[in-house]
Amino acid sequence: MPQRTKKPGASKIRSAAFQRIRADHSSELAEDYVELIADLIDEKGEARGSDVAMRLGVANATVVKTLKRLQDAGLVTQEPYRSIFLTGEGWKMAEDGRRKHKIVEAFLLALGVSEETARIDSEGIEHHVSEETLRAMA
Amino acid sequence: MPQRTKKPGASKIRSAAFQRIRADHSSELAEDYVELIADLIDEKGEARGSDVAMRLGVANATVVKTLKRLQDAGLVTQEPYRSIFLTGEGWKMAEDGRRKHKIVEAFLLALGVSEETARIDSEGIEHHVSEETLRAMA
DNA sequence: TGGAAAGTTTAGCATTGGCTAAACCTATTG
DNA sequence: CAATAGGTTTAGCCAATGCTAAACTTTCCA
Repeated sequence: MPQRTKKPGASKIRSAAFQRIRADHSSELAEDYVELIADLIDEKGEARGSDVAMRLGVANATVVKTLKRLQDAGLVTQEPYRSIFLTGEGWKMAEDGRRKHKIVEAFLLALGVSEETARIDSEGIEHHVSEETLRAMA
Repeated sequence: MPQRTKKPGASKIRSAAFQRIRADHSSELAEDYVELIADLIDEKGEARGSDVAMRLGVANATVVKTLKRLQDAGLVTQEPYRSIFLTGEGWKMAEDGRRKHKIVEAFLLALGVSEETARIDSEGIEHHVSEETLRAMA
């Protein structure tokens, strides 16, 4: 039954939220990678592909492919068979991710959830909280 | 510099969070669709592909393709050129999404963020909160 | 009633993010 | 110092989620 009086307006505004979520998703993986690489560098002095793969729970080949994209995006630098480095922009993104992560995780703990849950949920939530919500949490 | 002493253990546990996030993402879109379809049915009596497309901010063809998957998954039923219906399972998923959505949105509002932000952020967060965190929020 | 308008579907393409298996380097050590 | 073990990359596959353009239905109205 097509052809009804169409009534635009609110719909366009509604869709904004979903569009932001889709945009978030593209950057989400990138943020997870650079954050993890930063952690590895701080922890063990270097970040290697296989460590990244293991911690993310994906295959080595997947990491290689993704790192290529991150390199194109100017977030990491690497040479074949060598370990991975972050660019300035990569570090900035990693720091920002850590900051959000910390706020969300601390907030969840303060809310009374278990450490396990706080860790897991904050990982998922950190990419979807606006600065305004972060301020409210802090 | 390969060949260092590998040290597994904590890594496997860490990766669990990321694996859950990846799993969440597959169901996230499905949840958004059924929730939106449920809203449309309640609001205007029927859900049409183009309404879904407009509210999600994607092309019509994308909705057609996705609905085919949702049909295969047993969440919606449809016939060509007709409007969309939810199966029992579809309704269950929609209700569950609405429930989470409401809790998260109300919680964000109580936290003092603006209505606009609460709406947008809750849309992104609702798929990543565990039941434990929901209980804590409620 | 017979088009034209408007909505829906199909076809074909691109990108992202996964995988396995095979080929390829590098560093250790015998 | 050469073989080998072990990490890394390549090749080739798949599914999901987008898109545009073209074909196809349905409905409404002149």
